[in-house]
Amino acid sequence: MPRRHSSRRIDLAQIKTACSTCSLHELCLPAGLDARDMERVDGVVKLRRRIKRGEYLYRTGTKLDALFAVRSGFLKSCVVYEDGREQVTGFHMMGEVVGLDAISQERHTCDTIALEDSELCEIPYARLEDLTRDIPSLQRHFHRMMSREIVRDQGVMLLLGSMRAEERLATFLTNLSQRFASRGYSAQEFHLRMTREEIGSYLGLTLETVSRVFSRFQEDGLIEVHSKHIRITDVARLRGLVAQQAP
Amino acid sequence: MPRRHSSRRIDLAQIKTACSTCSLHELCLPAGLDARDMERVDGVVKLRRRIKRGEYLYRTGTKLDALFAVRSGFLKSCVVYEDGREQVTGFHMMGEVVGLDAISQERHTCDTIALEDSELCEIPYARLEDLTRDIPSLQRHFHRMMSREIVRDQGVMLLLGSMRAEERLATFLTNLSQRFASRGYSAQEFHLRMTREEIGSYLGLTLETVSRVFSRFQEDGLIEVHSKHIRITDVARLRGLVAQQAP
DNA sequence: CGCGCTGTTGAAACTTGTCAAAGTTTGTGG
DNA sequence: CCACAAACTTTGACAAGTTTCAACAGCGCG
Repeated sequence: MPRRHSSRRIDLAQIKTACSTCSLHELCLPAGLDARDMERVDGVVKLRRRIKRGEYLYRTGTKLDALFAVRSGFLKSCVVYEDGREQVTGFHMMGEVVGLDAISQERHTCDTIALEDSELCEIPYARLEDLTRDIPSLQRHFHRMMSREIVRDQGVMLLLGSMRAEERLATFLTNLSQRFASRGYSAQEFHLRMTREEIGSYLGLTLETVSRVFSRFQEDGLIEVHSKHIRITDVARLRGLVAQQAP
Repeated sequence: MPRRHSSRRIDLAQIKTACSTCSLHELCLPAGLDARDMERVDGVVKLRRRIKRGEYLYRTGTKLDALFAVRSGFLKSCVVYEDGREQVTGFHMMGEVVGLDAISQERHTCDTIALEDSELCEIPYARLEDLTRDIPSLQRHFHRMMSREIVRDQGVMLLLGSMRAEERLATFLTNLSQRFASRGYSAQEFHLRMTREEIGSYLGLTLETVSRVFSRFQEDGLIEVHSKHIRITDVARLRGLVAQQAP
């Protein structure tokens, strides 16, 4: 925390990537902010925070200071039981905002941990709340962001509540693929940042089941697996395994 | 919809239960609104909407017009697959607000259906958004409400992802019990408004499993079951079955 | 008063979890 | 840069929990 102040001038220099010039801003911020509003947003979003793989961005129970937008890297959020069991509630990649759960109690309700070295923009929450009052399009955007998280969670409930292992994995891979694609990366080929155990936890399966289903998908020619590197070789058939929500 | 206008004077008479005098307002609205702000909220919250058991409050895909606060009754929300499978994503009782999922796309992403005759306050969303800009405490409250929904969903993920049938049912009953208690009803004894199938759908189990676990709980002296009437006879032991989240 | 929806219970089948062992990758310190 | 340890992954065999299928009972509603 003192670090941010101690080298402010240097950080400011690095920060040619203010929101106004950030390549992620259409993921992060509302479309059509005018220059003046954009400048105000820039003023609120703090200098970047870098965390190394394995480090915590925040822990359950700690006070909410800021939301974070992922600039680069990959993170997971998870809730932990008394008995040590752990449930991964989400994976986060660039352009996504984390910390929304903490607004309700002003304390974080999950741990968020970097799965690879990551960079984040820190958005002090109190200042954001003020700003949304002044910039209606930002307000709308923020509300949609929270609502989108609720919808995403509904999707996960659906997955956990009524899909079987193959359907869950197919849904997971398809979702990852789409998220990579919408960020300009390959939809067919990507690197998993999380372990089989973390995938399993997210999908309500054991790591062995995850591993077995990957193997089965590979035998069936749907994907090629080289440990964490995944290539989807039959997108259509993989999509076919995903249960569709009624329109 | 025309009904609301056709009998406005009569409705207004019934509506001595404006927010300012509503017994639920501390569940629904921020504490410490002054009289003036409360009046503005009253002006936005529309006349009550009544729906009968089995009727839809809204359907997937329909446009978001309003959020709804449950005044009385009991509802469920669910998402439906193409193939007819259905996943219940939540049950709603008095003081709770539904429709938050629809903000992200301005369309509802689930069906919400009354499980018994219910009364709801309709809160036109556009006007709410305007009002939150003017009343900071309302804004904070609204944000917390959305965040609380995200936290609740995390809890359901936990349940679906890593609990077994008995744990799920115990969690479900405990949660219902608390919600009834905080509304002034008995925590030990209540009436389930939903079928075993709906409970099962919510908990990611079949209706048979739900029925069997109820029976087992009864044999073990934890609860007494008379079809939909439940009496918790050993709260402590039931709580003991619920996996605790680490602090 | 009976028909249909809801709930209960049993037996068999199936999916997934558990335990175990071996193989592979990754990271680190010499 | 290699070697070794630790972490992660794969695979098999078996066990357990849950679902599926089926039959029947109970309740409520028309």
